Amino acid sequence: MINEEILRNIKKHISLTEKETSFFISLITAKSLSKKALVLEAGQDCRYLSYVATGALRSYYTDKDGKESTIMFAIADWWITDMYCYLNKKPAMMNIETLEQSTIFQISRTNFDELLEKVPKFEKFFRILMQNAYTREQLRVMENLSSTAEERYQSFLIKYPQIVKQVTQKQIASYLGITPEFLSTLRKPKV
Amino acid sequence: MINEEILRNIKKHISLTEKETSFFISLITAKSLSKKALVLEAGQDCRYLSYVATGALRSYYTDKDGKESTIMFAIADWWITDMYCYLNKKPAMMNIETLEQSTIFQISRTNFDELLEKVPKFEKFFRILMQNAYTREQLRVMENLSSTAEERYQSFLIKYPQIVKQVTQKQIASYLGITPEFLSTLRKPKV
DNA sequence: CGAATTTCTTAAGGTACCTTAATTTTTTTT
DNA sequence: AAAAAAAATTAAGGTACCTTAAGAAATTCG
Repeated sequence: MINEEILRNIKKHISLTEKETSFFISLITAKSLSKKALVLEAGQDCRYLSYVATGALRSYYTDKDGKESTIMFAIADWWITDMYCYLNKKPAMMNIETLEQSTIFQISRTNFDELLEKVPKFEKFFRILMQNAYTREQLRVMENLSSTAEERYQSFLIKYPQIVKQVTQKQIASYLGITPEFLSTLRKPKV
Repeated sequence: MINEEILRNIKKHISLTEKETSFFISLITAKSLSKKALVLEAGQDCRYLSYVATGALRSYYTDKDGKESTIMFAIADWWITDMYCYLNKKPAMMNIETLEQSTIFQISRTNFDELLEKVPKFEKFFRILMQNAYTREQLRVMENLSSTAEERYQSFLIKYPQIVKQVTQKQIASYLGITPEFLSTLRKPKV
């Protein structure tokens, strides 16, 4: 059964009784999505937090000039949403799209609140999830401030080898904050 | 009593019984620090999470060339540490220093673990703390990727007016990822 | 208070990365 | 398998931001 994946993800950090497990399952919805499907559109209410079972998603921000900046990639076993807007009921700032055919599980904000209230154990799970997300972003800020584009690219290759296989260079460039043209010159063997 | 501050901070998100309150108080230590005191040194074990009661602290990363990047500022009512290293028992990557005479409360990693275990309510508190920290960092990444230095500076002035009063331009520049010289040209009225 | 230190400013020359545009390669769609 | 679309490469010219350096202003400290 495909639910296995998401349950294993949760049981990495907390253990659940059968009752809690089935309650959790009752709060999530599975979705099968084709490539290039828009999971969240900027300006809309961000109602869902998504867990990626298979495939790959990308969240990105489009600025006033139409330039896209990739905020994050989410491949199998990652969670993704526009967290600020999901939690604070603000219109989404980001878009989220599938990069390939994907299967995801979603939990609505309402069900998320209910889950935390009825099974406080999930506070711990999400505390750890947020903690990991926070430290990951902080490290990214640190690297962005202190390294050159070339160093950041090399570091990305080492840190996310699986993502590298699933996304285009154009998307990696927009995650690193450089143009695809410049990334191309970085990749070019020197001499 | 000076404890009031930190308790009010916690009670914004969870309510505590008297017993829980005194248990929490027993786990924290107050420290009074003069200006330019080193609260954490890169390479050392990051044993404490600090709450700033009064004053101002700054965490920063020093790269191989000696260039400093400010990771965050913490003024009154903020929490600060090298979170990744605190949680994962890794040697600190960052330094943390006071920018003025400050009073802080610290909780050691051991006591932090004990607190979460004995008073699970704190899972919720730290879930929210991490959640806010995560969304703040993600927004910063988004801005860093999509805005010019001038836009980021203006946004900083609006977002953190109190911090602006307590830190130097050199420190703001290193938070924005630019040189103080360039920040100076940005500030100069244009004709 | 005065001396020392640090911060801020200004300016000239330099570089990492961008823009535009054209070509090639790869992927997607029919 | 052909046609269309998207991604990747290459290159020339441009700009945002950096480096170095020196003087002015502000802050710290004896």
